Amino acid sequence: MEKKHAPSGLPFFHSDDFLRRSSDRTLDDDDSSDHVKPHIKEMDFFSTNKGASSSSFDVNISVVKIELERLHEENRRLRSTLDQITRNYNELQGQLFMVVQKQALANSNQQLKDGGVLNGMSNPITDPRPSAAFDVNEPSASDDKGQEFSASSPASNPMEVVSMEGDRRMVQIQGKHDEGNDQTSQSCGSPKSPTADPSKKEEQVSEVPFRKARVSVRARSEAPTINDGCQWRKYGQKMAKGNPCPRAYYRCTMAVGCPVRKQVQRCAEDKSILITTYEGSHNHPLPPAATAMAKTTSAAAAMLLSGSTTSKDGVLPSSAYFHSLPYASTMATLSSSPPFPTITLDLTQGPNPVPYIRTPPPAPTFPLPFQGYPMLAPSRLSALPGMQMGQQQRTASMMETVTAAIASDPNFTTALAAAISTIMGAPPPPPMPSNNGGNSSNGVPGLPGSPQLPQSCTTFSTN
DNA sequence: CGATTTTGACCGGCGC
DNA sequence: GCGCCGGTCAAAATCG
Repeated sequence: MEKKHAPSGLPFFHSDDFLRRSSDRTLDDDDSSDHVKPHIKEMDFFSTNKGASSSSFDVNISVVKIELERLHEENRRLRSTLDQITRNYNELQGQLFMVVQKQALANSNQQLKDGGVLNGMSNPITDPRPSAAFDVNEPSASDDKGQEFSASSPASNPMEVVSMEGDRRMVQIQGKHDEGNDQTSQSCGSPKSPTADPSKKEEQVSEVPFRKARVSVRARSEAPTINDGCQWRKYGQKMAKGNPCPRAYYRCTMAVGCPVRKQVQRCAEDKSILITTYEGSHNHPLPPAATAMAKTTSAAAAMLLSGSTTSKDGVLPSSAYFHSLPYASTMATLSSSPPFPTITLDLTQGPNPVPYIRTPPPAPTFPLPFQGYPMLAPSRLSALPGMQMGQQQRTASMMETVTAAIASDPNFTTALAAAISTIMGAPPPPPMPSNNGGNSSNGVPGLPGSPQLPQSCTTFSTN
């Protein structure tokens, strides 16, 4: 089902294809270097220039100019092609994601029907296998929610219930608890919590398992946290080692027992950057505003997970790829570190900082421009494995970001347009080694858009 | 008065 | 076994 349909009418190119084409073209040029080889000529020009006559110099100049024009023209064409490809690709990725989710949902439902799943699930908790985090991949799916919901409410729009694959199981368990069924199993779930409060138990139980995939969002924001459409309650704050800024812990309060949590921390090196790390999947329907974010994180998580799966198959995991290109992937990075694989979406990158993205002083939180942004991640990441990611990815993600941002907040249109034009119109910003190492310690979700040092985000705290 | 935040204590995992 | 550290709990304080 993957890539089931390419947009008809529009030629669909896989990123790889595109790159290949580009490289092919380059090769061709090289091959035909005898005739036209811009770069070489330029070199010739200089060498010639050094010891030579003015006439040859003029000739070279005109030749170079022509070449330059030709290259510009070609560049324009390539850009438009890239643009088209990007759109097609993203569209396809989105479709793929939807299909995968549906499939997962179907699998989940099947399991539920079989009946053994839930029962078996109650125990997994008891036996918190570390490796479980990666099991997620198996049935595929991202649907904890799907399962859970399908059981109680058939159909709740899958899309509104976001789930991160890793949680699948836990969510189900939780669902049971919510229904009030089994507290017994719960007790076993939490080895240590003497707590008598059932609700607490639920949380505890779900806790461990839930932490599987994490989605971290880096964005510039002056607000204490980003407004992602959900309601959160702060349940703790701690000073994290290596970062003067405290890390805040929030839990979703839109539904009783919702396992979703997030950590927010400012970047030690750049306090204007907020790093928000989401964990778990919502066990309830989400409002439109929150849906975007949820989808994003869900998609990112799915991507992450699929990456793990892929690795199993022997394919180079995207995460590995990312690691190999520390600065190349400014928009999204993966970390499959042991405890919890984490994917980081860096919305701070860009050639230039995008001021408007910053939260207005008065407002404690700001609209999430990046809602839906994350959706990109999956597509981008999945596309990456095996190919170079660079401008294309950035471009793709940018495009999506823009779309999402516009949809969620018109005010960002301008800013996003600027950011896009910057990216599209200019070569990818040189990977600036950023300072902040991104230790995951900073966390603040921010607005997407602001440019920043790429790599910093690369760090995922994987745990 | 209920909801949320603050903040110190507690717990478990991990490295030495 | 011990200490460090991240994460969570829960009582008290604060807010609306």
